[in-house]
Amino acid sequence: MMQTEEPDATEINWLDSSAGELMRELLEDEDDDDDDETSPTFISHQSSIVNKLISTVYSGPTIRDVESALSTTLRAGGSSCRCRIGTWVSVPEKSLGKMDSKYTLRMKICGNGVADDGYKWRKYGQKSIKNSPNPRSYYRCTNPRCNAKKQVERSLEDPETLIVTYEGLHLHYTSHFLLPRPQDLFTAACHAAKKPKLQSTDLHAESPSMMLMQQSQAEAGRLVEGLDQSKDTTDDSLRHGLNEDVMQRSQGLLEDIVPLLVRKPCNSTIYSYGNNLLSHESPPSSSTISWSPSSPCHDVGIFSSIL
DNA sequence: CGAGTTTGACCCGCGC
DNA sequence: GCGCGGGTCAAACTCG
Repeated sequence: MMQTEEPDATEINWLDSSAGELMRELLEDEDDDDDDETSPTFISHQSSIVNKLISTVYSGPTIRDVESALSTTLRAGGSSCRCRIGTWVSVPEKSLGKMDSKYTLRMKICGNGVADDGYKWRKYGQKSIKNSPNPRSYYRCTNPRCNAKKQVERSLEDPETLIVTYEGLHLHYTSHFLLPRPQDLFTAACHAAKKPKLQSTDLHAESPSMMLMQQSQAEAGRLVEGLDQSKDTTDDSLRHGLNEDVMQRSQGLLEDIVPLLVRKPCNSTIYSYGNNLLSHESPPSSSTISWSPSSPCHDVGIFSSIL
């Protein structure tokens, strides 16, 4: 079961130590009597600091992170990098050059044999592949406005390993990972600021994304609390900026590039914080994503820039 | 009855 | 041009 206690130091040790410095800078601004606290410059500066703070709270990947990782990988000739959540994304070599949205994952099948990546797929074809005893299945996202597709076939070497090739971008959120509205998230953040202990069980944190969102909510709450304490009349635009930023970073910019499975391989979640591995509930039947050295794919550690 | 799956047919690109 | 293989279509079927 999830702990209902507020995350202790070991649980949030992934937070960049620069957060403290940023917070000090923020508070020093409050103490600086020379500043006009209503001036746009002051508000802009504080917003910038808050945004930086949130960046340290949720240090998850952004599009730039992915682009950086990809370019780094290309320059390094495909050297492998460790992802933050302990997963690998393999991109076919030919895809890297074109930078299209096609990429391949290898994953162990779940206990029920279905690798749920959070999206809803409709099977539109199956084809037996030459020199392969295993047929390849073709899936299309059920969302009519979404052109995302995927191909699933069993690995030749390991029948329990699925080779999933994703193509196209999802133009929507995952079906079972519905994010709260921005105002709800901000309400939650304010709520968290008033509650000394995070009620994790209310949010059913089962995925890294949800955990990040919770952490972001909790940290946003602390930020709001800190702002409220240091400044009675916190600027609405600052709150709004905080709200938007928390929302954006919580849902993650990889939503349309890396499927949820990459971030939430079924029930198995392995976090890699430096040399420490924090593993959540991992039932024997859970699926994992792995990388095969024999795969003719480049290995892209999409989160490598954060480590 | 609607949504999803199955499966044979068809289309198209590529190599010879 | 032809054959092969991969990808897609669509009618029939299944299931809840």
